[in-house]
Amino acid sequence: MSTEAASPGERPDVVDRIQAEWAQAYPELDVAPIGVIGRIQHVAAVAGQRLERNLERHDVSRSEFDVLGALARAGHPLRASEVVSTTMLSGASITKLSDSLVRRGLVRRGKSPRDGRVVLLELTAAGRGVVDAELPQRLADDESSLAGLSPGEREQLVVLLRKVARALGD
Amino acid sequence: MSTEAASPGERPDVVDRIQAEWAQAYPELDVAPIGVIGRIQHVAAVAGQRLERNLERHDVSRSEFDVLGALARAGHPLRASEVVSTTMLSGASITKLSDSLVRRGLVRRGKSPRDGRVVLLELTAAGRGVVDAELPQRLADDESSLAGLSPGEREQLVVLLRKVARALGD
DNA sequence: TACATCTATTTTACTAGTAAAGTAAATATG
DNA sequence: CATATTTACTTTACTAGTAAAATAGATGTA
Repeated sequence: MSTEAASPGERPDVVDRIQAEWAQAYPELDVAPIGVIGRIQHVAAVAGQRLERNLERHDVSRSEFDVLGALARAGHPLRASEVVSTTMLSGASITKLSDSLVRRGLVRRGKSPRDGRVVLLELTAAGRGVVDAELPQRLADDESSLAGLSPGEREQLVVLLRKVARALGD
Repeated sequence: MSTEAASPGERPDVVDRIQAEWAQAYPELDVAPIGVIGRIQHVAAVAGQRLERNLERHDVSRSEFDVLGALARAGHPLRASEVVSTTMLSGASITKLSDSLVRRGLVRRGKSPRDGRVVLLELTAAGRGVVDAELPQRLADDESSLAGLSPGEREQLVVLLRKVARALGD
């Protein structure tokens, strides 16, 4: 009963099963942290898959949407290097992704008049259209995965995740 | 003030900044769900990077460790297809990964005597050694990212994540 | 038994992403 | 004002992962 992963009254899920298996294979270790961090990773993976499925409708990959989103949030042209630093993608990836987005008319590539090395990336009207259409869908999906949580619980979840992020070295 | 992403008294983090930018670009939308789901994804990404960095010491990728871990948890040979279903990896990937793990002496590949189509994968002593060495390190890392949370908070975090996982369709 | 169908895995052909080398523009230094 | 260094991006060469086709063994059906 002390090796029980699931809370009383909850039916065990995938993460509970994995945690229980680890506990059985390594009885001398405290595998409880897997129930938390592993669960965060599992939820993120499933939510990410759903996002990618939705983006298929617009023929845009998740990485491409990351680029479009960075430009949409900025509301003005960004340097390629600025897009790198807001997306977790490499410089080489930004070059390739923007190539493809430019070819498809979603992004415009310009040169800085101040500095001939820098590339400025900017949303076209079509690119903004993709974000305009996709963002509400994404928010609705995210909202639906929070449907079972009260406003207080959502707030509490953010507080707890913020602490984890802090410990991970934000 | 109603557009404030961070809780009072908390200094804003990356996710707060992204959320605030979305809110400014799309004032008519409620972007609060991003503060939760986006934060889950961000924490997962950072924890995943740390895991991969640690695994480098054993010259094992994250996917390879997923395979080794599945076999270690089972404690007995698994069919290739069973490894597929516990890892989120494709069958083609399991073939390639096990090729490489067999070549490196961490996994043994056998055939089922019952059914000539099925491949049985099993940890070698060296393979178990990698898991034995890596798991405590991983647990310690996960534990350290939970350092700021009391036992009650950890429990609460699991309860909340479990609800999200449930809504995502476990 | 013969043959169509189903199942488990592997192979092939491809895409996404990256590190490191390459290019070109800007800045610093003597 | 040369020219060495640094910076910003692109190109190249490579790796990881996958979907779909191929292979081969098992099973159903007449």
